[in-house]
Amino acid sequence: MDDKPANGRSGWKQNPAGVQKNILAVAMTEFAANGLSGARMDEIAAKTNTSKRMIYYYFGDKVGLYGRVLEEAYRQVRTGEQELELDHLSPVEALKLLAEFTFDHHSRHPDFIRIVMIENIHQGVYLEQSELIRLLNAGAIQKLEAICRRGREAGIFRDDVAPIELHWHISAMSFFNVSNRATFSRIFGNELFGAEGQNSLKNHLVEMIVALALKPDRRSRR
Amino acid sequence: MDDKPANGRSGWKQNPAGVQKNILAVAMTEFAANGLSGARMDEIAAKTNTSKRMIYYYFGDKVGLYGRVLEEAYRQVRTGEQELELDHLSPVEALKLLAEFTFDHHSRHPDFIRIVMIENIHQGVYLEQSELIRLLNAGAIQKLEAICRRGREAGIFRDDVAPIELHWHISAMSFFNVSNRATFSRIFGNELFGAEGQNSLKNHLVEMIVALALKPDRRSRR
DNA sequence: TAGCAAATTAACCGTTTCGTACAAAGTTGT
DNA sequence: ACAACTTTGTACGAAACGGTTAATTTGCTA
Repeated sequence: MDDKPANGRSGWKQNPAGVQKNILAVAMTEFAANGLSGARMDEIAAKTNTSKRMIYYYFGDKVGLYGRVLEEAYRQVRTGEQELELDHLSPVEALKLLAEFTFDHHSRHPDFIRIVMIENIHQGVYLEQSELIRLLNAGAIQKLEAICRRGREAGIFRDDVAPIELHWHISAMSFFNVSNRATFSRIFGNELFGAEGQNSLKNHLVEMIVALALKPDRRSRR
Repeated sequence: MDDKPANGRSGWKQNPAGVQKNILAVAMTEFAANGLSGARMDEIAAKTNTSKRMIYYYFGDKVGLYGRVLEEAYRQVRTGEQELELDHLSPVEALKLLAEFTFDHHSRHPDFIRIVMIENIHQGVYLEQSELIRLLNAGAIQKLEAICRRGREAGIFRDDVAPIELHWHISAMSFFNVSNRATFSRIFGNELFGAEGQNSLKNHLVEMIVALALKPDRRSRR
């Protein structure tokens, strides 16, 4: 019937980077969908192009794999953020664009949101163990610091609103929009999650953030 | 040494309601801490005053227990919310108080927040199965609807901001403040989570919400 | 007070699940 | 050619884990 050797092992290429990338991609989906405890190593293995043995070969154990997935999730979104160019805009326009971008960016990366939710359930203990994530996040707030500095130098931004607070507010609304969509929509309906609803929320977010940053006498009453 | 009969089965009282309450309380803590998959039935049983068998006797299986915990969590916070009395206040003052209250209320109920996070990880499928939760939540937005109606009738609130949107914004910031505290503080430090930081966030939330609800020409420039 | 359903206890069971052992072989750089 | 690294495949062990069986006590009520 078949004349290939008893084992089907001939004719493969070595590709460590590709194998790891494939495992990480599958694992991220599985962890995002089921959590750390809920994800199944056998299930992850089955969905990769490789075998369970290779997961343990490269990542040690389940927690090791989860840690790498966490790093990879942060790496992906932070990298995407860095491409945003704001220096050529006025402080207000830059702030608007940053808020809008963050809202959309989070919306485009639901798996990242879910991984962060899961990590928060675990009190952030795995995040803390990662040097890489601390480095990645160090730069996450620099754009906002630059905007605030410019806004203050121009005399139009308040002094008593810190960049970290603006970041907190922007993150809260952008994150919640994805993280709590399931329960919110099941309780209150879907109207906020269609195209118009999302646009309205985003516009309000921008409006609120700008109003918060500006000195009262600089706020337009448009 | 001891003269009790060989089995320790004598001398107990029947207390169905108390036993169930005890199980639910323990289970809520465990599910909040470890998630649905992460929580262990043996661990829950060990921390109750009763036995594992009783859990299955009253709640059927793990998912049944989780569903009841979910209901109980919603019941507790929604009941607390209902005690807030707003009708005697002006629309603006009522809105301020509601926002402040929500911020503090969420802060006081971290286990509820965590249960809702977990339920969102599971896409809200268990929430959907609960008639009770739908009933509880139906009233959750009525206070805001009343405030908005009064504000519009007085001519000071905008027409293009719906109650549900205000609710969304208030919830987002109040929820995120608890849900993402672990990762946020590990990345950016603890400064926002001390007494002063929390107060500042809360004040900004109130400020932003009021500004969003009011017509532009009604916003003070204080 | 006998009977019976509800409540409770303790020990047990079968499956799932993580991780490993074992055996073998192809690939790649030096 | 050689050695280290990478990949395949299967089977399996030990512990964890969800759930059950069987027997006993309590308390209501006829």
